[in-house]
Amino acid sequence: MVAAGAGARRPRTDKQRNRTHILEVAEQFFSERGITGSLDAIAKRAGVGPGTLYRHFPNREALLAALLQARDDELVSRRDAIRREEADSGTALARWLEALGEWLTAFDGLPEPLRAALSEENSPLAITCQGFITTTDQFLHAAQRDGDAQPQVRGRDLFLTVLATAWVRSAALADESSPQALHALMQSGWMTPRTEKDGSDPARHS
Amino acid sequence: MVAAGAGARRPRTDKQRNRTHILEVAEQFFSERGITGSLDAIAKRAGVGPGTLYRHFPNREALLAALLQARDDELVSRRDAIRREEADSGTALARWLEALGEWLTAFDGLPEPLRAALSEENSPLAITCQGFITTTDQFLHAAQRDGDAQPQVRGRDLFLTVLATAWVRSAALADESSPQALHALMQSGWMTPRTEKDGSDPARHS
DNA sequence: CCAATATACGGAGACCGTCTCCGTTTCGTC
DNA sequence: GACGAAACGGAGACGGTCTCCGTATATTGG
Repeated sequence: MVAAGAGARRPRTDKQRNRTHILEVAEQFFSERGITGSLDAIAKRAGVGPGTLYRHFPNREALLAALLQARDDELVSRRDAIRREEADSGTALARWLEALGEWLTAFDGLPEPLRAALSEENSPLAITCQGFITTTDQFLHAAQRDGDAQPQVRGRDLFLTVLATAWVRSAALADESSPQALHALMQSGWMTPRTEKDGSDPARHS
Repeated sequence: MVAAGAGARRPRTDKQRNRTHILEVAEQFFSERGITGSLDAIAKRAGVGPGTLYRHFPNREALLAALLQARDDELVSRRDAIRREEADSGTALARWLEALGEWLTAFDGLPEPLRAALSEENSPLAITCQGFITTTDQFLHAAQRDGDAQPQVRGRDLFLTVLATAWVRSAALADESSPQALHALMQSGWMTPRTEKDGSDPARHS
């Protein structure tokens, strides 16, 4: 019963124009000041009233989701490139995780709303994340099949780990090497591999 | 020139009484609703004006720091217990990290202000964190000496990882096993240990 | 016990950010 | 050009943080 087809009016041009302009301004704004800046300030900088901004994007999350759409496409491209170029599944997984980590730091403060979105269904951001988890799972399964990744690891856990790593990054600014160190930690853990026959259970206590 | 010693007046009893009462109420409030609840609401529940609350604790961080003081002591006790009981340095480190992780989930939302505090000097929370990093370093050094932990890992990185893990925890609610999975990931990484002589560099790409 | 005074209290309200409502303007159509 | 639908814009409601200062109270000296 939606749009009976008859009296369909062409959408107003200023609507689309405003929408894209707001997005441009927001992209700039979020890049400069992080995603926690005032939305009214974005409206003002875009030369529109707050009402207009909120009509297009009912809340911060919606604006963010629209903004991320473009970046999302870029990440999908990188995914395809990795699939195309990388024969070794372990390296492919590593490259994917790296690409994902970069994507997650597109804006300062991005991990927070993504984590929040994960807990809620029907969130535009959650859907995006879900897609990334699926992709991670695919790379992971391939790596596990080839013996490059440990069998008990799950895609969701890897995604959460990358997300968490992106989150701490902003705290570790003072320390240049932290991002790399955390990346290595995620790959190999802190514990020395127990290759001998001794207690192979990594968590021996309790 | 602080307090010339002469005309020192005894501090008012209601001040200390209010302070402890506010702390009790805040403890309860933060436990129930997470640390992002309204401070004015805490004042109201404690039966004092907003001004009184803010005089005792100039901002949320100060209140949080005071609240954490007690928990802090508890963690120090656990640290000492581990030192006393645990002969194996690797297990000691694992137990310490576990205790630290539990401490970091004392209140919902706690990791966020801690991360923020890490970037700023002279923050009461930062000092607490610094102490934890130092302790982590001590356990880590012992484990490295005994060959239980990888030599390139740093205490700061481990702390950040535990912090990040505590942070994602609230997103992973739907999934019971995530905390444990992330813990395992931090210990052993996702990659299959390369024990043979082949490329021992875990990250082979560029 | 009663001033005197330092000290702390309380709450009105300034300020800022989010988001809504509705009178006004602008666009597409006939 | 006139009409009606669609979008605009900004005043303002709301809620949270934090401040300022008149008022109340605890402590002390007489």
